[in-house]
Amino acid sequence: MIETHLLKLRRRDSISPAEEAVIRGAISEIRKVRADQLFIEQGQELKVSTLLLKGWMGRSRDLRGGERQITELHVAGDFVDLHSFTLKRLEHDILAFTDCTVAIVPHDKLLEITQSSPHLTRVYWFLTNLDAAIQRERAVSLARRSALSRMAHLMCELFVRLEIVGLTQGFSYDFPLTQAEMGEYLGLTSVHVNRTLQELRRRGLIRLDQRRLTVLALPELRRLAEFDPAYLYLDRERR
Amino acid sequence: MIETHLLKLRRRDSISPAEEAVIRGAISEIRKVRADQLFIEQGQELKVSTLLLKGWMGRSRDLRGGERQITELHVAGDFVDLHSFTLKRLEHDILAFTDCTVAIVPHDKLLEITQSSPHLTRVYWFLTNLDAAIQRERAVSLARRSALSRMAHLMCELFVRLEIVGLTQGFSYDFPLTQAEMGEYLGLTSVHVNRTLQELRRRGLIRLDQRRLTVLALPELRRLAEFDPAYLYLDRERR
DNA sequence: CGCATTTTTGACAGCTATCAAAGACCGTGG
DNA sequence: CCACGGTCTTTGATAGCTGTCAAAAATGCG
Repeated sequence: MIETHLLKLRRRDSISPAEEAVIRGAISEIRKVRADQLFIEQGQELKVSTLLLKGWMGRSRDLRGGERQITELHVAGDFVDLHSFTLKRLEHDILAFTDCTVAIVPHDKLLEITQSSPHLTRVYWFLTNLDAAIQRERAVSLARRSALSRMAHLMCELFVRLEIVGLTQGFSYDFPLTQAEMGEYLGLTSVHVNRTLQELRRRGLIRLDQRRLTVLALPELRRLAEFDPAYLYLDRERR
Repeated sequence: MIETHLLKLRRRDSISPAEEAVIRGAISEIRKVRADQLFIEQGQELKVSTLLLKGWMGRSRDLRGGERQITELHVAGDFVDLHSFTLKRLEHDILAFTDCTVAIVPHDKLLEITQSSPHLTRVYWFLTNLDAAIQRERAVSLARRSALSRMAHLMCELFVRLEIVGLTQGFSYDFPLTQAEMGEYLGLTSVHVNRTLQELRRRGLIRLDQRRLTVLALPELRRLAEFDPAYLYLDRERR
């Protein structure tokens, strides 16, 4: 069940069998979450963290005026709220974009890990720092890249992230977001998302239909996006 | 020297005298950094982290086309690159906006902390998660707030952050950034920063001259910014 | 087959960028 | 004490990317 998570970790560090056992032992429960469900509401006190095993989830903030800003996207293998372990509550919601399967990890277990597994602690600390690096890159996108480049960047990033956990098939991957949801992530209106998608298609860079994305010209897409995967920290290091 | 840092920590958790001693003992050196110096260059392997004691520093990324995007601002009490402990190298630069004083903390010392001080480890983990929360809020700003509201938000945030470490005097604080630097942080051109500042002044919300900012109408400024400090995690909790 | 959701299209508006240049400020040196 | 050069701030005119509003077309689900 947690193979995607282990793939994600082992891409960045070596995880011993003993550590793998610790991780497996930290899971208290496997649950299903329905699409479009508000999974965690902002402000509530949290005693567990959630590892996403299947499906897409995200973090979002509601603004006065009813707009919703999606601040992160999560795919299989990601902890959606590991940061809640030290933050205790979150200033954003967590919601499911598709039907999902998740593993629940009680904070008690994470506490034990910080007491008895310094290396694993650093690995999970790394994971939240990786989230932050992705966030930083996204801020660069929002501040400086055009709608076209920003969307291309997202597609490049997801391609790498999904490839790591074995969820790409060639140059394709499932892409379940609606155009409105993409807009909420990219800081664009759904109308403009639509026009931008058309431009990417017109240029022959991607295909997107039936909730499936195919990258037709990765080098060109990357150039357009100014995509440099350094911020994804893909090297295996002793953390 | 590290009083600001302790103030920042103790606002969020209790730090015992023994832990304070560990923190003090982790510092290997106190250094000066000159204004406008590139302090850490992206990509280089890092063996130490840096605690900012005095002055303003920031994280920045250069883009093709020569633009620079500032992704974080740091003030006294902040670790400017605590995340380098688990990331090993950074995908962004770190630079000094003013003359600064910093404390150097070798990663070896941080490693020891993860091995022998689980609570302090969680406190520092929290600190990087706090950075990430600030980042998230900034992404909301970039994606959804107007230039005026975005700038007001920055001023509200810095007011809180500086107040915590005792660097406000009434409703004033030192604000050393040039308008061009503000633009690089806010994702605006310096021309538009100038016009936006004038609008804030015209509305009687702030005064800014001689590198000193005074908030003249905090409630109105907060309303304009839709500023809610929840993301700064100001409650003392057992982390 | 029918309704809700999603995608697409069109016309128009507005916020912020761009380009250029003038003015203000400030530290330095004579 | 004043001239001077560089940086920073301010102003003006214009362009363009993306938003807004509205509605039609397509898709999907029960």
